[in-house]
Amino acid sequence: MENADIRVRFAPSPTGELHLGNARTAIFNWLFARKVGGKFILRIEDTDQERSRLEYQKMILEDLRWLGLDWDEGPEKEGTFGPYLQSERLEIYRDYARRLEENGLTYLCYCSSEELESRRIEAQAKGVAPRYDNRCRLLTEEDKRRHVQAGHKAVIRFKVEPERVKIQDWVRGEVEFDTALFGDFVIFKSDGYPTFHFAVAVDDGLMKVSHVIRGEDHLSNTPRHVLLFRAMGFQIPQFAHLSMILGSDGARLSKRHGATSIGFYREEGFLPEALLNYLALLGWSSGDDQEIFSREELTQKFSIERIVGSSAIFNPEKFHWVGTQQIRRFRLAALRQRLEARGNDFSKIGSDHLEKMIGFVRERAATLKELGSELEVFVKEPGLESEEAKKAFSSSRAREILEALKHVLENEWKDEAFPVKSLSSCQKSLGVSGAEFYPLLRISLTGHAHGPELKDLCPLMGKGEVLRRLEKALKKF
RNA sequence: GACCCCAUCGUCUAGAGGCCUAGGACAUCACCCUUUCACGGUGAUGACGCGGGUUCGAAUCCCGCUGGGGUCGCCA
Repeated sequence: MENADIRVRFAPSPTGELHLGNARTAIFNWLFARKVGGKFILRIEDTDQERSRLEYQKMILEDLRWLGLDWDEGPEKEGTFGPYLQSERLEIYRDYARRLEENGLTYLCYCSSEELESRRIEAQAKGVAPRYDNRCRLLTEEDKRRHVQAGHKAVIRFKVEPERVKIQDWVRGEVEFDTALFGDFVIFKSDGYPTFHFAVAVDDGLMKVSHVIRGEDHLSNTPRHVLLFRAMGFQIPQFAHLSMILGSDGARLSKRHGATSIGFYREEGFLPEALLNYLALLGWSSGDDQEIFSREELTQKFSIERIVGSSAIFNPEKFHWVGTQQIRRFRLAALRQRLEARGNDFSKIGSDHLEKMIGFVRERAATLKELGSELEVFVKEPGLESEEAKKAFSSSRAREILEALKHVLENEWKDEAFPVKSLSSCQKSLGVSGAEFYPLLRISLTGHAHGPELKDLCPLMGKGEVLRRLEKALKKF
């Protein structure tokens, strides 16, 4: 196969926000396509009329763009295999269903959902495999007439003959299934929409998808798809089933483990590069010891062979660490732009100045949000009401120290050279410890006991502002 | 329950029969650096689920068990 013929797809259903698991699936597909020079297709599986929502579709697209996963074909980027919304492909599915019917591979089933449900429960109770018993295969013409007259709605079922279906999976190796274990399955719902299984097979076939990279929850569905591919004369794609992402307790990741939506992490201020990086590490490794990757490195190093087959637990701490690493890899100007794009207003500060500030505070930040609040010390008047401030100011010599501090800075601070030595000798001549001396300056300036080094902080804040804030602190006495 | 997948430090992983006294990263702890926090540096704790085989030799291959996950919908 020529690499240009490699086509993968990400096929979310717009029934909710994009979450961590889906996002990783999208990332693996995208990385694979970019690595080999294939095509990345985005297809919206909106055949569930009840739950599909346009707003979710928009959100998913937005999240994918934010992650930097650009698609070669899909919504808002039509290609030759479109449309890419399944709800716009109904005629195509009907056409293929008709062909299957003509070949005698399908039949109408009039069993109601309620009937099926109660039979399922019964089977469960008996300890029998809960599968459809294919009873409507045997309907006579008379039976069918009666159902139609009674106004019963029908679904189309695909006939499954017992056999063993083998699939070759890039991460699982050869997996074999016995089709006798599942009954004739529905390919068309009574609302006139195709089921997932059918739409997937038709679309992957028509869209010439070469590799299906998806979650392991679809592994057991794969034999059905293979049966359909075969029945419709499509080439069977290659498969790669990704393990699940689990929560800290080893159960499938869900809301109760905390935030799972991509939107949440975006709002939190994580860089998309950090999420891309961390998610790529969940179920894949480069083989060397590298863990921090740029987008480009990832597209170069990714390989489908190195996908890990065991499930992975999402670890917020490590994700946070990846966040810090990515922030440090960024150019300062780029961070400034990201911050501004997020709505942080630094218009009062010159770009060069601001970038220096970012440089001094980034060591402590994993997200843009954290970066933004670290930066606040430069732009926001410090409230001196915090516990740490009160404690520092309650020292018996606080006022005296502050006066001295102000005096030294006023007289010894010239031009760019921050008077480190003068401060030090001032501290000594007062006979107080550094722990008593320096925090007073820091807290007067920022309101916080911790932060960038004073010799970095003060010059950026500027002599005038530093003195003004010291003065203000002095008024507390 | 049946079927399928998975199984190395708490977590993510390296490991494709001898290179393993099992490597790296996060987290944790200690020390160093630093008159703050952080960063950084050094070090420590910490794993091949269990039982059988195969083999001169097994984390690596096979079988069983156990455990976890998935599927068994007119959801996708």
